[in-house]
Order: sequence, then C-alpha cells, then structure tokens
Amino acid sequence: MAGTAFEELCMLCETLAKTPSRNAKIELAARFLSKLNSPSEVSDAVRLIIGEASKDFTLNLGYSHLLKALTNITGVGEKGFLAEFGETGDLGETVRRLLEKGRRGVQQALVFRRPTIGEVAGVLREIAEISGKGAMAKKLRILESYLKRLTPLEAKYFTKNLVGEIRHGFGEGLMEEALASAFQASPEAVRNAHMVVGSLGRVGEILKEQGAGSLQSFTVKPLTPIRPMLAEPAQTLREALEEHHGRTLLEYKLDGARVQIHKHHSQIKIFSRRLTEVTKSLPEIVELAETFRGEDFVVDGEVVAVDQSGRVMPFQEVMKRYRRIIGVEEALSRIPTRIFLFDIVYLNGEPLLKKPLTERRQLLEKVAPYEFLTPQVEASNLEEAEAFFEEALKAGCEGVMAKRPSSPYSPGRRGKHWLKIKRQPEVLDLVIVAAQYGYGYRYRWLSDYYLAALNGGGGGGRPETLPDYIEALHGWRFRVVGKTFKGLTNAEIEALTERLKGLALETVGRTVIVRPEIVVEVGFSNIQPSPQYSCGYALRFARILRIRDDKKPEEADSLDRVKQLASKKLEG
DNA sequence: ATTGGCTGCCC
DNA sequence: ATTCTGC
DNA sequence: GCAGAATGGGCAGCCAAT
Repeated sequence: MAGTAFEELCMLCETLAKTPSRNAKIELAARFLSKLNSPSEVSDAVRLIIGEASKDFTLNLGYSHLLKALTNITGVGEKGFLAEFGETGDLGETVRRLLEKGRRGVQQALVFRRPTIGEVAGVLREIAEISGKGAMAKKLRILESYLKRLTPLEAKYFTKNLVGEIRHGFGEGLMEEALASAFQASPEAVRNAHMVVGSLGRVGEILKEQGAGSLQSFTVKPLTPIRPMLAEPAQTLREALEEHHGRTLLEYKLDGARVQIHKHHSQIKIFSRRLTEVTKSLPEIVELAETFRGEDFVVDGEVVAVDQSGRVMPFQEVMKRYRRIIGVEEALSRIPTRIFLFDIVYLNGEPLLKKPLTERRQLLEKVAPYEFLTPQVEASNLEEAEAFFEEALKAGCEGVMAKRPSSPYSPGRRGKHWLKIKRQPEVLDLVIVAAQYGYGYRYRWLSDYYLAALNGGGGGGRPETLPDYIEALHGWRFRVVGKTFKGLTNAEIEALTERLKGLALETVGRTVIVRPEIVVEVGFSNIQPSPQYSCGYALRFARILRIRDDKKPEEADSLDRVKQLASKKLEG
C-alpha cells in the first residue's frame, strides 16, 4: 500500500497548533494515527509529530547549517534570514516564508511526487548516519536537495524536526493519550510501555503491529534502559513531611549525574538519564558493579566526582568524566568518581517496579555494600528532618530528597512520591546591561537578560565575545556574570521590554545593549568558574526574584562580592 | 597538530 | 535544570 | 495539577579550517 503523504502530517500539525483544547488535539491526532497504513508508518508519524525523530538519532545538524543551506537555495543572507525570523520567532515558519518567496535553480516542488511520512523519516535517519571526513558537506547536500523539492509547508515541518522544536502544544504527554485513543489501549498501559521502551514511536509501532493487549508484557529487563523516576520540587521539609503523612525517607541529593546500572549474566551497561549509554566513560563503576551480588540487576543512582580524600567535588568535575570516550584512562586517575545508589528496579528475573520503596531499599542493601548507597534516614518530625538536611549540606549536597516509603518506582514520572528540597538560593542585586529578543511566543519581547555586577577594576583589553563587547561599551564599569529568562511573568516581561527599549544604546543581532539602570534581585544555586565570561565567574540556575526599582545601579553587588561568595563555597 | 564552531546532553 | 501559563 | 514552552552554564565529541 502506498505510504501516507508527509504533507498530510504537516496539515495535522498546523491544525494542532491552532487548536487550544487538549482533548480536541488528542482526538485530531488519534484520528490521524488510526488511518495510517503500517506499523513503521505509525512509528515514523509519531516521531515526526512530536519531534522525537531528532532526539532518537543524533543529526549533528542545526541552526547554522540550516542557515547555510537556506542561503544557497534562496540567496538570502543572515541579515535577510534574521529579518524574516524576527517576524515570527519560529524557525520552521521562517523557512516556509523564505521558500515561498522563491528559490534558485528552478526546482519546482510540484514536479516531484510528494514524499511520504516514511521517506521524510528516512532522510532524517540518513543524515544522522553520515559521519567522518566530509560529513558536513554531505549532510548539507542532502538538506539542500530536500529543501528544494519540498513544498514550503513540508519544509516548515521538516525544519522543525531537524532542530527539534515543533511548538504546536502537542508533546509526549498528549501523544500518549492519542495513541491510547487511536488503538483502544488504556493511557496507563501506553504510558507504562513508553517509560520502559523509551520511544513513543516504538510504542506506536507495537500498537499497530500487535494491538493493545501486547502492551501488558512490557516491564524492565536488564540491558534495556528505562526512563528514570523523577522528583517534584518542594519548598520546605515541612511540606514534604505533610505530603508523606508525617513519615518520609530522606536521602542526600548529590550534585552529580544520574546513572542506571544494568547487569545481565556477566555483562554490565551503564545508561544516562536520557538513556544514552555511558559504560565506556566509567570503567571503575563497571568494575565495581561486577563485585555486587546478584546475577541480573538494574540499579539507579548518582555518580559524583570526588577528590583524593573522597570529598564530593562540584558538578563540573563529573562532567569531565561523564561522556568522555577519549582519554578515559588519564581522566580516571585525575578525577576519581564515586557511586551513590538509591534504588533497584530489577533483581534476578524479577521486576521490582511495584514493590514499595522500603522493600526495594532492603534488596538494594543486599546487592551493594553500604558504602555505595546513598545515605538515607527515616524522618517523622521536623527536627529529625532538619538535622539530616544540615548534615547533607555539610557533605556537599544541594539538598535532600524526600521519598514516600510506600511508593512504587514510576519510570519517567515526576510526582509527589519523590520530592526534592534544595537549599535556599543565594541572592545578588545585579544590573541588566543588555537583553535579547526571545523565540517562539516570546519573539517580540526582550525576554533574556544579561546580568552584571559592579566592577572594582580589572577587565579592559580587546573584546572577544558579546559579553566582552557589552562590558567594553559600558567602559568596563560592569562585569557580566550570567544571563536569565526566568522568574518574570509575561506581563512583567512585556513591561520590561518597553523600559529596556527606552534605554537602548546599540543593537547587535537580536541583542539590545542598554543603559545600565535597571537593578534586579537574582536568585541562583551556585557560582561556578566560567570559561565563557571574562570575569571568570558564572551563576548557575539564575532567575529574577524581583525588580529593584528602589536601587540605583551603583548600589548593585560588586564582582568582589561574587568572588567572596564563590570562595566561601569552596571552603564550606 | 591545534583551534574554533557547532551540536547534543548533563545539570 | 527552573519558571510560568493555559487547559 | 499536568503538560508544554522557553531558555541558562558547561562539558566532550565531531568536524572544518588554519
């Protein structure tokens, strides 16, 4: 049977974008999916509708390559591209409009047979598979030839899939519902299968091929990663205790990287939070896992970097190990790691997802020696909880996790079974020295702000980066220590945009450098050494807490204060 | 052989 | 990762 | 309360340019 046209999928996406009601979106998508011809077509369609394709295989092709290809096809340069982009804030829509204005090489899209869903997915797969010398040129050639033969509408959604931003308000969660509706399965069964197999496209394929009944057999099995269970943020320990009815299990929340360790017979694999394999980067963890008891198991934990004396090192240090595949041996001795396990979801033939946490913890204690487990206490009052929290901070943690003792392991879910309580953010008053126009629904607003501290001297020299240039324009009176788009409501962003436009000094691309007059109170979790900002410091997880109209820029915090806070952290 | 731009993935 | 917003 | 959107700093890897 002939495949369904990709254009039909594009039209569905256009309708989804215009439909606000979630239920209506689900019905539209379900109707579309149930019409499709084959399991592989369902798989491809699901991926292309929610943008899973670009995440499933790595394209190594993005914005700049797209710009290059577009320049070759339409003759429009970066300026023309930015001008068009500024009209909508959407890459896909920009491509559509530019192609409508005309392309070189008299490639009439209509001359070609319309590509099917399977063909478009195949091209993306093809692009992903190219590597080695000359790879970029080859990828670009394919991209260009494809952009030439697609209609503008098709090119829009091809582009959106390329860069992975679909932006029609229809993501994984709603696709799960749509698949359930299209194939008469329960949403829970679809969700469960998704969490275990990792890809919704694959779930759709199975549904089309084997029907809804087949989903029941899906559960954890060693060497196939499942999506890790997630935690919801909570403000206070009190809140966590209340949520868990006065009795909760507290664990260290370490600032490392999530790992899922699988053992099957003698084979060991380690997976990251997003299910990529990191086994080769962590040979010492593999060696360690070989000593654990249990023929087959799947355990969940956090890997952190430690120094020679075993003290937990900052997050940046693990990252030097985490996805490294070149020079692993050398890095191994330079940056030792340590594993902290906190859960087990499979042991010797038996999935443990439905067992209560307390029971899983007991099994985990039988599998791995105590020193490799995350410290855990049971707290039934605030004093106990606070004492443990303090202890966790002293040990170098970002805070604690609070887990409901009876909770099952719900892969990929973020719920109140697991709560994370982080230490209070640190605060600085900083000056907005520049702002950037946003993307998507924020494209008309200056929604992203460069934050700077007062300079006590230093700086100067030839500007090399945009932050340098901003600092130079202000006579190096301020030093940029971060950038944020978080914390303000849309109404506040809109109002701030108007104020900032009135303070504009110079525009560079989509960035507006402004007179340094607006002071904001900024919360953040950390100050880290920065290779990016020339002052050498950067804020982690910065967000605006409030606008300080009561403060003048010269009353903002200084770079010296930033330095002090950073070094205090190191001693602590 | 090194450097730099870019992407993808950690948080 | 964090934050806000519409359903 | 959930799902989705918008976007941060910094790391390694890959490839192209020098």
